[in-house]
Amino acid sequence: MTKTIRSLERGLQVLKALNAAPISSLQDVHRLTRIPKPTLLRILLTLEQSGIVSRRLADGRYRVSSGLTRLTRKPDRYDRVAEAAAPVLDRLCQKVSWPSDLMVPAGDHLEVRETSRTQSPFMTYYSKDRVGMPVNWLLSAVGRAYLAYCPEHERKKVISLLRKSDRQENWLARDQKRLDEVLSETRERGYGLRDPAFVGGPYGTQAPDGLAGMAVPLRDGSRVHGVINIIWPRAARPIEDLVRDCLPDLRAAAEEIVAELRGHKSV
Amino acid sequence: MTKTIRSLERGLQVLKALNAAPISSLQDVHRLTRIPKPTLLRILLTLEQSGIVSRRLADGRYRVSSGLTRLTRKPDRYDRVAEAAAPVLDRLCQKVSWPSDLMVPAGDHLEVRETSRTQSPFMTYYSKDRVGMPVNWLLSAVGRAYLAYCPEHERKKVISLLRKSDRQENWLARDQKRLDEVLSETRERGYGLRDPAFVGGPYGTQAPDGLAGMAVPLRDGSRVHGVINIIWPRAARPIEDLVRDCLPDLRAAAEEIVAELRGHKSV
DNA sequence: ATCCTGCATTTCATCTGGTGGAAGGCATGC
DNA sequence: GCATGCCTTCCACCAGATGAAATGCAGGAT
Repeated sequence: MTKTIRSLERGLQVLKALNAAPISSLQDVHRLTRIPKPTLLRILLTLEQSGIVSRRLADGRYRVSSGLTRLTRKPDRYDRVAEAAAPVLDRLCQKVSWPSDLMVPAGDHLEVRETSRTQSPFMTYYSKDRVGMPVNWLLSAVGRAYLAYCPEHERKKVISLLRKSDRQENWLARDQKRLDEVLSETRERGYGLRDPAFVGGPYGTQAPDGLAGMAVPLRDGSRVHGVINIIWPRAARPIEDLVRDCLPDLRAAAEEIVAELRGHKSV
Repeated sequence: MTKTIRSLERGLQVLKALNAAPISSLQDVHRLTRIPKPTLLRILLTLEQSGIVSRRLADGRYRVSSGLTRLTRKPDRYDRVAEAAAPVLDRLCQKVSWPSDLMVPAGDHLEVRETSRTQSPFMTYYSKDRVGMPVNWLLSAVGRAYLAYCPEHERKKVISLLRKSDRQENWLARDQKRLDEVLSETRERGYGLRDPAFVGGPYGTQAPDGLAGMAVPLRDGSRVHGVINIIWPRAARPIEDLVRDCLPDLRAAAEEIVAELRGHKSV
């Protein structure tokens, strides 16, 4: 078992303390962290030389400097979803034994942002490099689940984009009546399924993957942050079995992810 | 001499590397940092348990998580100025032996955001707790330097605010003609001086501080980030002496601070 | 099949480098 | 004047960080 590094932990602890009290004397940090002062001096000197904190000339108090800000990346909306989903999908996979993907919109397709395929004992084709894989909007379980629950204007935008596409896989975008039927069915059912004629494979290919899947959206109010699914070899089990056994878990997972995202916001 | 903590330095180094390459395998981080992998594993585990990085389920790669974002504070405009000014004012004080303040607008007054009074060997009244001290807009050297160079609309806003004030120290706000004269003089001169009748002391008091001062703005294009000054006991030296000896240094300091602020932006 | 390569992870003997109690300075308050 | 509170330095101790070497593991080539 790998051990953690205590001195690094303490350094981060000091950083957190300085963030809770943005301008602090050594004494303040000491009160907050209970770390002995000589040690704090060394930690703060280290942080200072790394450009993470600086000292106020006026009174020598410490403050987090813009050095930390420069360490922070633009927070991509979907990155946060992926991060929140990862541990939940991991647990879900442990529980139901079948893997899941997290998919998010990406223009004329959805793309995989996270997956537990590597975790599943039964999924031999666990190609890594799965992240970023494009998936069809209108025929896949995930695309249908997303479109069925996302806000009206977002749905319209996607469909009008697909209507302009000349790929034959997007034919459904031009059959508004049939598409509305499909989406209503999805809403009534409460989860997304593949089109019976859809064989899977990345968007732009027709490589049959032999899988079946069911998908639920990550709904937060009227917003949809993405979709998660459960997939399994089509030959292994009929859809009804999986729905009966796993749908409640899948739904719980979706709710957990959304709750996590909500929590972050409030903090 | 206090030493720094190597393991903490390395932890921060990893954080910087992960920021340069937001999603990295252990190998990637190793290439970037040249730190041995077993050590990296321990560092990354520590960062992970502190919520600073997380691992992608799909392939186990590391990514900076929103935990870091939560460690970052809203960047107050003037805090960045203070931070950039601190080392420059420190050096300036070492060179000219007289201390400086950094002042920024704060409603109906300016306030001290940073000061090198503690550094000066000659300034016995170095009260700490100087940060936050309010200073008069229209009579002080700093206020005049700021108003002389800040954008029109900002000047108008300040003056109209002061016109509503019933403090007698703000009488000049109601004498537009005299005020314009004062500001023109300041511009021609190139630096701000106290009103001859102004005795100093915080805004709202008339406590004579026995000081003299000269002030230059931190000009960045049409913007003014704040003002820095040099102060000395009025009895010690006539203004002309200080202008001759120190004004070039003061101006250079102002330019250095502005350059630093510009640099941060571009990075 | 088998070998090979590249990467992640674990182990463990070595000894560096982090630690914190004690003491020294240096202001300010009484 | 002395007392107090805080920052800083010193230094002897040894926990804890370190990294070379070994192990494990998956994918690609032959």
